[in-house]
This record gives sequence, structure tokens and C-alpha cells, in this order.
Amino acid sequence: MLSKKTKYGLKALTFIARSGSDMPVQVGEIARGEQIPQKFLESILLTLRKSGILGSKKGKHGGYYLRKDPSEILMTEVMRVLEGPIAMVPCVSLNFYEKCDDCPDELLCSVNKLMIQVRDSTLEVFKNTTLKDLSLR
Amino acid sequence: MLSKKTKYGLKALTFIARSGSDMPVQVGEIARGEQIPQKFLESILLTLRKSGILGSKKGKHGGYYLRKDPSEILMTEVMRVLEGPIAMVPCVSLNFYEKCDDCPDELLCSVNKLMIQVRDSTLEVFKNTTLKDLSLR
DNA sequence: TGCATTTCCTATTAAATCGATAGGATTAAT
DNA sequence: ATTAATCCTATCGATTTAATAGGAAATGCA
Repeated sequence: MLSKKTKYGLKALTFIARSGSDMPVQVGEIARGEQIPQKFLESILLTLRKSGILGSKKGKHGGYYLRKDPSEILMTEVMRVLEGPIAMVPCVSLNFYEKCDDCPDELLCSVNKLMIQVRDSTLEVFKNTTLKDLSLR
Repeated sequence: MLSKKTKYGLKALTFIARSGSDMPVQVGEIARGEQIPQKFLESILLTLRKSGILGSKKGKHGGYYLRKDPSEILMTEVMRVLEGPIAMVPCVSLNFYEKCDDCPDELLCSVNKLMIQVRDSTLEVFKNTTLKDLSLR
């Protein structure tokens, strides 16, 4: 299941992208527009900023803005920041690899085999989708 | 992330499929062979039996066996029984659909759009993979 | 300078889920 | 009968998730 964090994050990014201009968008505005608890959203936008996807401006007339054009923001990047590994098991993750405690040999493991296929097909979607795609209605 | 339940369940099914014969396979044997806590595995095999994928025989020389040929057991079925919905959000699930509380219009929702694609590509993998594929080494 | 506004940061909480265990009831073979 | 297996329910502890609280830091403007 997709976490609320990721869901809210994607909605917020879309909201900012749809705003069009380069003016920073305020958390409160997004929270109201997308029905997201404001304090929770604050923390989500903060991690998006720390990851480099968003920039921010403090104080009056402050807010968050995209650091790149929406067409250059890939879902692979966004999903990894918000949701973590794209793979369903660590032993199949490209960016967050970890060996299983059980599993003497990954090449013989049926789960491993299946999950590599799922990872690749999911990756294919994320690699070919940008924030621009999401923000088109 | 894939739950341990699903991971163990897939491994157990593979173990049974690899055993080849129609003789029931005992929980203890699988648990030992695949490094799975026996009591936990018991409950997993029970749900697989209740779903109709496995059959069981009680008492001495009892155990679990496949109700169909491995080549006829699709991953769509197995995954739905063990892991639940294949979709990452309920509003996109074919078998477990639920409307979002937020989200006035699904057709305008960027998350919805993206997750439909992910669902379809994952489904494509599960639809084209059987237990037989998993059990080939 | 001072005040209002907004992001930034840390800590805490409540609820849900997950992984595992416990203990015994039921069924079947010998 | 005895033994060996599945079956069933309940519970527990740990982790994660979603959300809240409270205030620090920075910025714009009168």
C-alpha cells in the first residue's frame, strides 16, 4: 500500500506544478486545496526540499517551488524520496539492496525471481512518467 | 514492502511444487527447509488452504498439497490471497475497490492516474507467471 | 525597530499493522 | 489408546504510520 505520506506528497507536487508560475506556493494553500492535514504536509514538503526536488522561501510571501521543470522531475526520483525502495523486497532493490537472512542463494529463490520482474515493470512506469504527466488534467 | 507472510507463503508453495509428488508435505518439513518459524507458517498455509489453493490431510502422514497443477496456479490469485490488493491505492483496485475520502474526482487525481499504470504493469507480470515458473530452478 | 507571517525542527502520541508465539482442540493412522 | 499431524483462537511485543504540539529561525514590511 502507498503511504499517505507519498500520496500527499504526489498531490502537493502536482498542485505546485499546476500553479504554473514560479511564485512559491504556501503550505496552507496546498493543504486546503488538497484536503491534507497542514502540519503533516509541512513535514512532507520539508523532506522533498531536503532531497532537492523542492526549493523554499521563508517568511511572508514564502512557500515552496519546484527546482526543475515538471517535465524533468521523474517519478523514480519522487517515489524513492517519499516511499523509499521501489522493489518489494530489499534483496531485489537497486538503490537500497540488502541480503535476506534466510535465503542461502538468491538465484534459487522463487520470490527473488518474481520480484525482479515486478520491480522492472514498475520501474518502467516510473522512469517514463514525469510530474508534467501527472499535472495534465 | 512485501510482507513476510507473503514471502513465506510463496516459498512454501514453491517448496511443495518442487516436491513433485502428490504426497502431502508437512509444515515442519517446509519450515525447516525454508527457515520459516513453524507456527507462523502454519497460519499461512491455513489461509492458503481456505482460499482453495492448497488441500490438506490431517493426522499422521498428513500435510499440505496443491489442488491444481503448478502451471495452473497464477500469481494474481496467490498474491491476492496472501498480500491482498495488488493495487497500491484502494481507489485503483479491481478486486478491492474503495473510494478515497479526499479526492472529489478520481479522473482529475494525479495519484490515481499514476497508480493505474503501476497496477496494470504489475498485473501483467502476475498474470503471466505461474507457480510452475517459480519452481523452475 | 518591531510585528506578522511563514518555513523549519524536534519531540511526542495514538492507532494500526506485523511477525511471532502459546495452548490446546480436532482428526487420522497404526 | 497413542502418536502425530492439522486446525483454531487469542495474545503479545515491536515497529511503523499518521498526525499533533510547540516553538525557533528567517523574512517582509510598516
